[in-house]
Amino acid sequence: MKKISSTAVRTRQRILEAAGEVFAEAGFRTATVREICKRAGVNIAAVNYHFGDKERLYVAVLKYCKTVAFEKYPADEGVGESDPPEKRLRVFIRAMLWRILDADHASMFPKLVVREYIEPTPALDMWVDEAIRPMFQLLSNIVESLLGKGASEAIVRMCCTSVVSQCLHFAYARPVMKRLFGQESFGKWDIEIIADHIAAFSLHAIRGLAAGQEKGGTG
Amino acid sequence: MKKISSTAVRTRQRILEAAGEVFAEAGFRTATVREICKRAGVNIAAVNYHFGDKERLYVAVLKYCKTVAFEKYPADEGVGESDPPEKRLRVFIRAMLWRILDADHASMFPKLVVREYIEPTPALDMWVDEAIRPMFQLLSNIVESLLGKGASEAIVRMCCTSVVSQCLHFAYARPVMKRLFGQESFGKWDIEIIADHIAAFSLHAIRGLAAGQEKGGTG
Amino acid sequence: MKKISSTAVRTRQRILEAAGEVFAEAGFRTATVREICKRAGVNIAAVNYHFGDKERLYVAVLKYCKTVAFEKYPADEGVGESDPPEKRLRVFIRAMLWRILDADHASMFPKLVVREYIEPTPALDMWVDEAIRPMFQLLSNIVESLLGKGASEAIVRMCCTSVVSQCLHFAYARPVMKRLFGQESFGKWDIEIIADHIAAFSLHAIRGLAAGQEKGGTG
Amino acid sequence: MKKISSTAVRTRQRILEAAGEVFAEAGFRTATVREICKRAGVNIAAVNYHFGDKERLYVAVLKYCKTVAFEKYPADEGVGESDPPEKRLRVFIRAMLWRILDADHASMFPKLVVREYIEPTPALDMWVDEAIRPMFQLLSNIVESLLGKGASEAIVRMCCTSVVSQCLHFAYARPVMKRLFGQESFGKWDIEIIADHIAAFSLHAIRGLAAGQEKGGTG
DNA sequence: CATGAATGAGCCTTCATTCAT
DNA sequence: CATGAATGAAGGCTCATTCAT
Repeated sequence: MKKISSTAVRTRQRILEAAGEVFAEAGFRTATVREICKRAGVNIAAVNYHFGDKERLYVAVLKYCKTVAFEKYPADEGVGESDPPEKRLRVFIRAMLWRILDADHASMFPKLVVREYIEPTPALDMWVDEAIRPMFQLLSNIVESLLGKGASEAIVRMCCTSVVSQCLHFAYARPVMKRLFGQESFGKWDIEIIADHIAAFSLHAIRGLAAGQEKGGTG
Repeated sequence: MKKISSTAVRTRQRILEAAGEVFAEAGFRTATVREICKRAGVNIAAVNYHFGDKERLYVAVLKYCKTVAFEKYPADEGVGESDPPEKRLRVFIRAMLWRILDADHASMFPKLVVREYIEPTPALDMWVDEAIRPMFQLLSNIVESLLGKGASEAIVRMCCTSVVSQCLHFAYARPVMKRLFGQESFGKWDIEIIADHIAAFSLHAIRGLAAGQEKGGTG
Repeated sequence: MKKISSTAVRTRQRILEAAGEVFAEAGFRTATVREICKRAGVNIAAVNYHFGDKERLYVAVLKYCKTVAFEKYPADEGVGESDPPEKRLRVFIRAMLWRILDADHASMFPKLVVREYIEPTPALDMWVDEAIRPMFQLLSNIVESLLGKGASEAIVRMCCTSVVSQCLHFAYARPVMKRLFGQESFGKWDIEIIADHIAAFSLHAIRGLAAGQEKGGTG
Repeated sequence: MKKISSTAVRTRQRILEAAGEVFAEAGFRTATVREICKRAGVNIAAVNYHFGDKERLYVAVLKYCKTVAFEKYPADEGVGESDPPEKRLRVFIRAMLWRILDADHASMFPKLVVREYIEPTPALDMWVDEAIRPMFQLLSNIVESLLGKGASEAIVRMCCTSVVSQCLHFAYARPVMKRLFGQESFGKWDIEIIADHIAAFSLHAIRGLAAGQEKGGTG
C-alpha cells in the first residue's frame, strides 16, 4: 500500500492545472514542459517524477478535464427517459454549450478537445470511447424519439451531427467570431440565448424532416 | 525590383504545394522547413530565399489555398440575386462542403483553415477579411430573404452560424467521425447527400423560426 | 559511532549484491542508482543513506568482490614454498582462471576489475595494493625459482606479465571470443584445459628463456 | 553527384580526432557531444549534421582509427609467406605492440578498442570482422607452421590466444602497470624490448609444445 | 540564383542527490 | 531507520536561420 502524501497530491494538481492551460494555449507539441513547470511553480523534473513524460501528462490532463467538465454539466441533468424529448434535447444542448463556454475553465476544455480533433494523439481513442460515444448514444435516443419510428439510422446520425456541430462551433470558432462580430466573451445570458437558438433551430429542423419523411421526401 | 526567372517561379510553386501538405499534416509549429524542402526537392535554404522565413511562407500557402479553393467552388455558382433563396442556400452549402471534402486537395484546405481557427496566426485577419466576411455577407442575404423582413440582426447571425457550423464540422471532426462511424473518406455521392441534409435541415429550421417569429416565440 | 541493526546489515548486503551486478553490466557511470535500488528492493535514498554516495558504494562493492573471490580461490591453495615451482605455477594460474571464469559470480568479478583497469577510479589504488601487488610478488618468487639466480628483475617482471596477461585475457576478451570462436561460456573442463595450456605454454617459455640466458641470448 | 567542400572535410576530420580522444578517455556513454565539439572547435550541431548522431560518430571514429593504425603498422610488413615463421611471428608481434603503444595516437586506439571489448556496442561486430578475424587468421598460419602438421585446431587457437593476450595486455593494463612498476610511458626501445620478449617467450613456448606433442603430451 | 555548411537557442529527458517527514 | 518527494544540472538532439561560396 503506497502512502501518498498530501503535498504530492497538491503538486500533481498544480501541474495538471498549469499543463491544462499551456496545452490549451499552445498544443501538445508547441507546449513546453518548462513553461508548465514554471506556471505550476515546481521543478522541471517534477513532470517526469509524477507523470513519467510529457505525453502521459497530456493524457492525464485530458482525463482530468473530462471529469471536471462532465461532472459539472451532465448531459441529462434533471431529466430522465420519461421526460419529453424536446426537453431532453434542450438539456443536452445546454450542458454541451456550458461545458464549452464556461469562463471558469479559461476555455481550457474546448481548446484541448478541439486540438485533439484536428491533430489526434493516441489520447483521442480514449476520448471518443469515454466521452463522445456515450454522448452520441444519448443524443441518438432523443433524436429517434423526435423523428419517430420510421427514421433510418443514417438520418438519425446526420441530425445528431447537425445538433452537435452547432455547439462545437463555439469551441473552435471563437477567434473568428471575435474578428467577425467583435464578440470575445460569452456571459451567462449569452450562453442561454445561444442554447435556446440551437434547440429551437434543431427542433424545427427535426420536426420538419420527420414530417417530410412521412410524405416520403425532403420537399 | 527582383527579376523573376521562370525556374524561380517553378521553385516557388513546388515549395508552396509541398508546404501546403506539410502544414496541413503537422500544423505550423510542428511542420519543419527541412521536410517541406525535402518534399519540394529543393535546398533547405530555398524557403528563406524565396519567402523570407517560415511564417511568411505559411501566409503565402494560405493565400494560395484560398485562391484555388474559391475559384474551384464559388459560393454563388450559377445563381444570382434573382433566384429563390432556397436554391441559393443549397448552392452555398454545396460549394462550402465541396471545398471542405474535395479529395483532390488531400484535405489540405480544411486542415489549414481549421488550424488557423484554433491557433490564430497573423494570417487569420487576412483570412477573415478576404474569405469569411464576404461569405458571411452572402449567406446573411440569403437567410434574411428566408426569414422575412422582421428578422433581427441577431437571429440572422445565429442562423448563419448554424448553417456554417454544420458544414465546418466536416473540416475538423473527420478523425472523430472515423473513430465513431468508421467512415474515413467521402465520395461524390456522400458529399451530395450531406449537402442535401444540411440544406433541408437548415431550411426547415429557418422556416420554423420565421413562422414562430410572426407568432412571437420559438415554441 | 553508528548503531548497526541486523536489518541494516541485510539492507547493505542486498545493495552490495545488486550493485555488483549492475556495475558489472553497465560500468560505473552508466549504472544508475535507481536500477541498483530497484534490484535490491530498497528505497532510492538507501544508497546515500548507507554508503554516502554512488562512488563510495562502488568502492565497497569492489572490496566485497575481492574478499569473496580471493577467499574462494586462494593463489597458493594446497602448496607451500617447499613445493616445486612448476606445481606452484600451475596452482597460481588455475586459481586466477577460476576467479575469472567461475560462472557463479555471473562474471561480476572480472568485469568489475577490468573496468577498473581501463577507467581507473580512486579504487584502483586500493586494488593494486591489496590484490595485485601481493599476487605479483607471489608469482615473482615462483618465476625466479624457475629462471634461476641469474635472472634480472626485468626478465622476471616480463615473464610474470606474460603469465598474468594470458589469464586476464579471459576476463576482458569474452565478447570477442564469442564472436570469433562462438564460445560463450566456459565449463569446468574448459577452465582446466585452458589452465593446463597456459601453464604448459608458460613453463616451456620460461625454461627456454632460462636456458637461453645461460648461453647469453634468446636463440 | 554531391560536391563536398574542402572545409567540410576538414570539419569532419577535426570532429573525428576530437571524438577519438574523448571517447578513448571517457567511453561512449560518458563522453559528451558537447565536449567533443568544444575540443574540435565546432558548433554542437555539427555532429548531428555530419554524422547523424553520437552513435554513428562513434562508429566512424572506430573505422577511422582502424584505418590509421593498420596502415601505419601492417601485420606482415616486409615479410611474405616464404619467410620463416619465426620472423613472421616477430613482425606480427612488433606491429601489434606498436599499434598499441605508439604515443602519437595518444593511446586513443588501444583505449577505444579495449573499451569495445568489455562493453560491446553494435560496432564490435564490425571490428571483429574487419580487424580481428583477418589478424587471427594470419597469426594462425604462422603458428601452424611453427607447431607442425600434427597440431590440432584447438592447440593452434590457444597458442594464438596466448600470443595475442601478451600484446593486448599493454592496451588495457597500463594504469595498473603505472601503479605497480612506476612505468608510465613506453619509448621506442621499451617497445622493441617488450616485442622481443613476447616473441622469444612465445617461440620457446610453441616449440616446447610442438616437441611435447610429438611425444604425446605436455609433460 | 542557389547551395552545402554551420550556428545557437531551446526542448525533453535523465540522473545523483537532498529534503522533510 | 527509512522513505516518497523534490531539485538542479547536464546531456542528446532538433530546428529555423544565416553564412560563404
